Amino acid sequence: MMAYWLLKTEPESWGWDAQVKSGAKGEPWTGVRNPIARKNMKAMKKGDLAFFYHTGDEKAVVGVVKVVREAYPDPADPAWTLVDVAAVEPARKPVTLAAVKAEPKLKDMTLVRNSRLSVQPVADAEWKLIRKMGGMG
DNA sequence: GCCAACGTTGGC
DNA sequence: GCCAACGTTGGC
Repeated sequence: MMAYWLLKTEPESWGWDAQVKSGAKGEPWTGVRNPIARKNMKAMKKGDLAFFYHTGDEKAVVGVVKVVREAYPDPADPAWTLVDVAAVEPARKPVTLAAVKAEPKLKDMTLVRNSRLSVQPVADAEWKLIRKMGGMG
């Protein structure tokens, strides 16, 4: 069963363009230091898809990535976990946080409910709707 | 720049 | 083990 996720990042430190440049081989998703986020990363399976979300000024889903390597210890600190993700496709139209909040069907999204969690699960229905809103897939 | 929400730390 | 104090995140 494929699962869906949402990964948050500050575009100044690691943004969509950088993700695209890293290619199909993918890149470690580093810096997660939250136990719930770690638990979510450990639940990811190869082939799972995730929204790539820019925090800061943009606050929008800007693309989709896929998990290309499942959870493994962070070499910088083995108590923590990394997965590798690779860019799949950009959003034709970024789906802003404002748009998500304006959509009643998305009011229970973790993005809305717990804005601080950097690695979140996304429900199937939420996934489909946001993909549609962003002109993806 | 502020502050709400959330996590962590450390004294007890 | 509790909880007050503090630090961080991220939206506004």
